[in-house]
Amino acid sequence: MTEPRITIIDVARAASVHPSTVSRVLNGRVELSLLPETRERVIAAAARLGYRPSALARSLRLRRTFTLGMLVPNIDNPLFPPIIKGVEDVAHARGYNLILCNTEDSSEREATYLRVLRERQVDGLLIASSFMADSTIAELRRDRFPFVLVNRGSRGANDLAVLVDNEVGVAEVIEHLVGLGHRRIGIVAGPQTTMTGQQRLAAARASLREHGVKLDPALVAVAEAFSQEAGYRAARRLVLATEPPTAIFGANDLIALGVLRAIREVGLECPDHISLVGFNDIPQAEFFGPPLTTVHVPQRDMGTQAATMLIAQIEGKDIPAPRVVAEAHLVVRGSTAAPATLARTEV
Amino acid sequence: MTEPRITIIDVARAASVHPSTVSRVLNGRVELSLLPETRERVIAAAARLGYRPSALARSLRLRRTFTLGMLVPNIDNPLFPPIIKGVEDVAHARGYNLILCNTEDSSEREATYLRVLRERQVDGLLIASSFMADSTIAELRRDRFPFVLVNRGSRGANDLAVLVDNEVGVAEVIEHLVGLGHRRIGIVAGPQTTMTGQQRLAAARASLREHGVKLDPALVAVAEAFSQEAGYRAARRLVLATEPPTAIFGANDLIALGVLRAIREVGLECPDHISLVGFNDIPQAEFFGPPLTTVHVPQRDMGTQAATMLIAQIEGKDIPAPRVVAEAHLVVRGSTAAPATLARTEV
DNA sequence: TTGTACGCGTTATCAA
DNA sequence: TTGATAACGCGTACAA
Repeated sequence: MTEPRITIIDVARAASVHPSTVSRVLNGRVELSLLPETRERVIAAAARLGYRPSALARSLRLRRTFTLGMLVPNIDNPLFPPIIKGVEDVAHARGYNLILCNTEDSSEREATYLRVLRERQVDGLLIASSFMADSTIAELRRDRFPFVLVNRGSRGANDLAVLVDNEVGVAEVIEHLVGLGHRRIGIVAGPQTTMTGQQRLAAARASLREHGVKLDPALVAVAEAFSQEAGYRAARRLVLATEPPTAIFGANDLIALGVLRAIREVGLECPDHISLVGFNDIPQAEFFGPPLTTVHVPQRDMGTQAATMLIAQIEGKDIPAPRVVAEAHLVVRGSTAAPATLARTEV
Repeated sequence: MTEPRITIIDVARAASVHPSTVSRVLNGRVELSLLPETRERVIAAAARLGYRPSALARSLRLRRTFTLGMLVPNIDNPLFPPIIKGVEDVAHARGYNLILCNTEDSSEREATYLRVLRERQVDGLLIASSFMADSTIAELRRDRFPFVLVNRGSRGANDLAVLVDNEVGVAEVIEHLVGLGHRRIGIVAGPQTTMTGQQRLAAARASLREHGVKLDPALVAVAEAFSQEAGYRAARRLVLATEPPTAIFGANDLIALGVLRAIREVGLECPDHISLVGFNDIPQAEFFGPPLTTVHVPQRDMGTQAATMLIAQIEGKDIPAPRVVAEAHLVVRGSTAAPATLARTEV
C-alpha cells in the first residue's frame, strides 16, 4: 500500500557499491579518499532515486539529533516572537533545528513538553517558560542536560540564563514617574508565582522607598498572568479606588494594555487622568493610543545570546558561560506618562 | 565520560524479565494478558531507574514520529501566534508534537526547512508560508505526503487548505469606505508574489469597479512584505502624492501600521485627514491609536481546523477534507475610518 | 504468559 | 579505496 522508503541500501544497489560507501560519499569528510568516479556514481544514483536520508536513523546512530527544544510560556505575548527569531537564526546557522513548545502558562503542559522533548532526544533546551519549578531545573542540571534559561532565572542556575535587568528597568520607571511629580503610584504586578513577577514588584517597592514615596497597599494589584485580560481584571480595583492613582506601572506591556482598558472603562483617559508605563517594549508599543512609555529590552539579542550559550554547552566548548544580563532602559513615548499635575487637576 | 543511557534492557535486567516484556508492559494494550505482578515489577524498575523511552528508536521502528511540522512565514506577524496556538491545541490533544519553523519570508529558508522536516520524518505538514512554489506543493501531493495549507492557497491543492475569504472581506472594506463618501481610495497591497497579496488587490480593484469608483494608479502601492516596514516604505509615495487619498486600505494590519506612520510623518493625522483600514484583526488592533478598523478573521479556529484536517489525513480516516473557508468580516473601530468629508475639509 | 529473533536506516570500525 | 559487521533502542510476529 504505502510505498517503501528509499534507503541507503537502494542507492547502494543502484550504484553497485556497498551501503557504507554510500554513507561515506554522502556525508564523509573530504579527506576520506574516495575514487572520484565512485563518488559520482553514488551521487547520481541518489539523485535519480530521490533519496532522502532518515534523520531518525542517523540520530539514533550518532546519539545526536541536532535539534534544540524551546519552551515558551505564551507565544501570543509579542515579547517572545523576536526572541524566538533570534534563537532560530543562530540555531539555523549552526545546523540545528528548533522544536518550539507553547506551554500556555500551564505548569502541567510544561512538564509534559519537557518530558516529550527529552524523549525526543533534543540536544539542548531553551527555557523561557516561567512556571517551571526550580527543582525541575535543578534536576536538569544534575543530569548534566544542556539548557539555558531565557527571560527568567532560577536559584542555582543563573549562570545559565539570559536575564533582563529588572532592577534597573523598574528603577528607571519609578524615577521617571516620581520625576513627573507623581506620588500616588499604582502597580499592577505580574503573577507572583514567577520570578519576573516577583522581581519587578520588589524592585518597584524598593525604588519607591528610595524616593521617599509611600506605596498605598490599596494601589497594588497582582495580575494572574502576563496578559491583557489578567491586567484588565487586576486593574479594575485600582481605577475604582476612592482615591485612584495618578500613575500606574504595569509589569509588562500586555498588562499595561489591560490597565488601559480598565482606565477607559471608568471614563478616565490616559494620560490625562492617569499616566501609564509598561515593560518590554513589544513591537507595536509605539503604535498604541497613546504610544506606550515602556522599558525596552533587546529581545532578538536575548535569543541569539541564549542559543549561542546553549550550543557552546552542547558542543562541549565549555566556554564558562557568564551570567548574561540584557540591558533594559526606559523609552519615554509621547504622552502615556504625563506630569502628575495634569492628572491631579483633571480628575 | 558521558553516562550511558538507561534503556529498555536495563529495566528488563532490573525487573528480571525480557526486554520485550518491558515494552509490552510500558505500551502494550490492555488485552495483552500480562501477569499483574510482572507488570508491577517492570513499572517499579522503570521508575526506580528513571527510564525514559527513546522516541527516536520508537519512531524508527514504528515508522511514525507523532510529530507535525509547521512552516510560518514570520512569527513576528501577530496573525500567526493565535493560529499556531490553535494547531498546538489540537496536536497536543491528539498526541502529536509540533516542530515550528519560521521561514522569515525567504523561499530559500522555506526549501531548507521543508527538506529538514521531511528528513526528520514528520508525519505531516502545516504550511502557512506563502512563498512556496506551487510546484513544490504539487510534489508533496504527488508523494502523497500529508499536508494542509493555512492562510494561503495553491492551484490544485485548495481542497487541502484553510483559507480566508479575501473576496468577502475586502468587499466589506471597500463598501464601508465608499459608504463613508470616499472616492479617492488608496491601496497598499501585499507582495504580489503571494497569493494572498494578489487576491486582496484583485478583490479591491473588482469591488471598487462595482461601486463605480475609479482607482487612480498613482494611489496603488505594493509592499514588499506583509510587514510594518514594508508598508511604511510603500505608503510614502501615496501620502506624498499631489492629491493624496482620503482613505487607504492596507493589505494587512502590519502594513496598515506602516501606512499610519507614513501618514503621520508628513504631518497628517488619521482619521482626520486620511482614513485607514487593515486586514486580519491582530490581537492588539483595538488598542492602536486610533483603534484600527480591520477585517476580522478567526485565527485560532483556522489553526484548529487545519490541524484536524491534517491529522485526519495522517491517520487515514480519509474524511474527504472539504475546502475550508474561514469567514472574514469587517470590524469598524472608532475612528480610523471616518467620513470622507472630514478628510476633505481638513486637508 | 513470556522469551526469541529480527528489522527499522544509519554510521563507525575493522578488515581486506 | 572499499566491503563487511555491529550497534544505536525499540516493537512485534512467532515460538515456546
